[in-house]
This record gives sequence, structure tokens and C-alpha cells, in this order.
Amino acid sequence: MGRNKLALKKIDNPSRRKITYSKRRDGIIKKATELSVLCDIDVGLLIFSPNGRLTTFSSNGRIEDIFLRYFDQSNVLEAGPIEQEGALQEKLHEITQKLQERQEKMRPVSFFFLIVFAWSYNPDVVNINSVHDAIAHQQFLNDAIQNIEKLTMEIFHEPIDLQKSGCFQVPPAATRDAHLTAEELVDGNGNWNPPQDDHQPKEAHLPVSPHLSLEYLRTQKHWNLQGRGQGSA
Amino acid sequence: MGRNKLALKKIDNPSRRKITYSKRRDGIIKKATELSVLCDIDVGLLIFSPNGRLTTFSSNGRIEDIFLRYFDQSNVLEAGPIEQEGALQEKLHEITQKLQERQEKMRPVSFFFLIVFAWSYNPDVVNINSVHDAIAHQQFLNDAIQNIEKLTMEIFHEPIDLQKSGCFQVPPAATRDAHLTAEELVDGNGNWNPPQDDHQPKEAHLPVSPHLSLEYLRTQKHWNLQGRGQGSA
DNA sequence: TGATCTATCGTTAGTAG
DNA sequence: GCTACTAACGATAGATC
Repeated sequence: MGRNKLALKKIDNPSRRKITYSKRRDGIIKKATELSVLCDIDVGLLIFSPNGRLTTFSSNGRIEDIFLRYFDQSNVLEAGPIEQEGALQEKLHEITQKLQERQEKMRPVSFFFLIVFAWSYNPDVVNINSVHDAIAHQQFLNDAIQNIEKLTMEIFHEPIDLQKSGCFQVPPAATRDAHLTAEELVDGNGNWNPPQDDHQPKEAHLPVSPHLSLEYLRTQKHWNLQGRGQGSA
Repeated sequence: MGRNKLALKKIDNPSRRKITYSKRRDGIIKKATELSVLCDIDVGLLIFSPNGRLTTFSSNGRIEDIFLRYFDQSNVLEAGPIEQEGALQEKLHEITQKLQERQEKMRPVSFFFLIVFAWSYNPDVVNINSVHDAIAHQQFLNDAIQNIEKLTMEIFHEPIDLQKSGCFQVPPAATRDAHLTAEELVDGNGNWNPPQDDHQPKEAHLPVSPHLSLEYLRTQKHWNLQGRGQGSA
């Protein structure tokens, strides 16, 4: 199209690239508009410009509404897969550290959300097996709750410098009683052990972790340029 | 384009609508591909077909990576605004109830995430004032932690029927000790009250709630068809 | 029968300069 | 903006399931 064809590769000349960006961004937004109106459907679009500036399009309400619908559909089932212990912990720790290093002015809830999101997303899960075991499932749930709690504790115990940007320094969080792991609550035979007063705090772990079900992926079309998608071309 | 022009309105004929959908979906994905390659940028695209089927495009990795980048940019600051008590509680309750009614096969973590997301998103916040008060902030954090925990408890105490789809019925969660509200932990003078054994469970509340900063919105372009966006046309 | 591809054709709208 | 040029796509027909 246009006076002459463009090769499908990055435009070297920065100013030309920006011009092309503007034109095509507007074009694709128009297309998205038309598609959503003509077919009466939800469309969401996220574009990060060469300068890192974000342009968002959503056919209906906010882009977050589209996200919600996405996650709503992603709630697909299979039994919880087994995750090698520790890996998830490390990942979370890495994220929290990175965020703390940046000392970004972050709103606590967004921060908290990011953790939970990164955790539930957990893209690096491979070599996992399905286990239909209610006990394990319960372990997972308990550990999940405690892990989030624990993480939040750890995070907000550290002073995040929010004062510089009109926010506050987060004071030390409250002492909490919930530091039992499911391992302590369920014995080797799967029997329930109510918490005792003489327990010792212990590292929680996540024996089970989420991933998208294969069946779900098969019913959906996912495209991306790195060939990691599941789409039927 | 095409043999003759289409009016920019919903296509009445369902089969024609689907055909148009397919073509234009492929077209817009091609455009998104070209845009991301030519300009070397991240692009994410979410399309829900007339049948509710989801098509996803992401220029780089998974669509969730684009989400993460979005939320990363969205973590903008202002002091936490005051939220009228109760409204958020109601909203969360509504969501949990709706989800329970549907009895959908949901993965616990996704479910949990959805709650946290809906909570941190909270689009209905209006008429809020900024308050620079560390105590209130701490209350908020404590309440936040406890609310999520409490909700998770409430949710998973209820048997969610996951068995029909190869999943399990979630057994009653462990007895937890963390049902104190910040109100109980911090007295009227802002002093810290460690938990006592004779406390009574009580409804937690959220005095503070997140929203996107206006300044952030001003620096970004948001488009949508309902005129609620912030974009400069 | 209805849905979903494929192919072809001709018009026009996206876009490079 | 403008202009030139071509690729997106509406219509239609035929194939497959």
C-alpha cells in the first residue's frame, strides 16, 4: 500500500518509524472500532508506542473490563498441577525485590495486585502432572492464602518510600497468627490436624500451582509473533 | 471497500456478520503484526467473536505479558482516596455470589485473582478526597490483607462444585485466627492493640480505596466507543 | 441445514511518500 | 494536508464436515 511497498521489518529511520506508527495506530483503531460495531463484539487493544507511551482501545467500557472478561474465560479447569517447590517462591521474591529496588511510587493495592497477578499467571510452569487429590487441593488453598499473607507481610514490613510522592511510608504490619502450612495441618495420612499452640513458624510452600488448561487453549485462538501461541493459522 | 460499502452499524444477517468477523479479525491481526514489527513495539489485542469465542494477539510473549506492562504503567500515585464504607464490601459480595451461583468450573487461584482484581480495579469510585494519614493507611493495608483472607475463607468454605469437571469439591478451609479488623487492632488514638484471645469476629471495612490518577490518564491515550475514554482525538 | 473454509473478483480505503 | 497505488474486504460460488 502507499507509494511503494514496505518490507515487513523494523523501520530504521526513527522519524519515518514514528510517522508510520501514528498512521497505522490510527488505522488499526479505526479497524477495531469497525469490527466491534459491525459484529457487535468486544474488542480490546493495547499499543505501546516507540517512546513507550500507551494507547488503549476498548469497544466497551474500560480496557480493564476486557481484561476481566478475558480472565473470566480463562477460569478453566483441570486438576491442579504439581509445581516443583521453591521455584514459585523464588519468582515472587524476585518480583518483590525488583519492585523494591525501583522504589517506585506505587499504590499498595496495585502492588499487592501485581504480586497476586504474577503469581497466578506464573508463565514458567512446565513438566507438570495433574493430581486429583482433594487433600492436595486443600493444601494448595491453605498455602495460597498463607503465601499471599506472608508475602504481603514481608513486603509491607519493608519501608516502601511512598512519602516523596505524596504517599506515606508503610508502617510495620500487624503481627499475624497465620503462619501454619498445610503440611502442618494435614498429616501424612491425610487426616486433619487442628492447629496447636506449640507449633513453630515454618516456611510455607506451594505444592500445586495454576496453569491454563490445554483443553481451553485448544478452544481458543492465540496469536503471537514468537510462535508460542496456540492459534490455528 | 469490497464490492460495496457497509454502513457502520451492526450487520443484521448473522451469517454475513460471521463472515465479516472472520475476515476483519484476520485483517486486524495482520495489521497488528505489521505495526508491531515495523515500529518494533508491543501490541496486544483481545477479540471476542459473536459466539463469545476469544481470539488473542500479542506481539511479544503472551497476552498476559502485555497486561503486566499495562499494570506496570498504571501503578501511578496519588494519596489513597477515601471510599465510603460498605460500597466496596457490597461489590465484592455481589461478585462472589454471582460466581457461586454460576457454579462455574473455576480454578481457585483464578477465582481468587478475580476477586483481588475486581477489588483493586473498583471502577465506581467517585467523590473521593485525598488523606495523608499514615494510620489510616495502615488500617487500609491491614484491612486489605484481612479482607482478602476473609473473603477467601468465606468463598472456599462454601462448597464450589468442581467435581463435575474433573475437579474437586473444595473442602472446608482451615480454621484461621486472622479475623480481626484494623479497627480492632488500632484504637481511636492510633495506638496499636495486639490481638486478644477473647475478641469477637467482626465485619472488616475498607476506609481507603484505589483509583487511577488523573495525571496518569492525561499522559495516556484511551479510546473507547462509549466516549468514556481520555484520548485526544 | 447450517457452519466453516477456500477461491476468485472487483471496489475502495489505508497508507508511503 | 495531498496523491498514487495496492491490499483489505464484500459478494458470490463451490467444497467439506
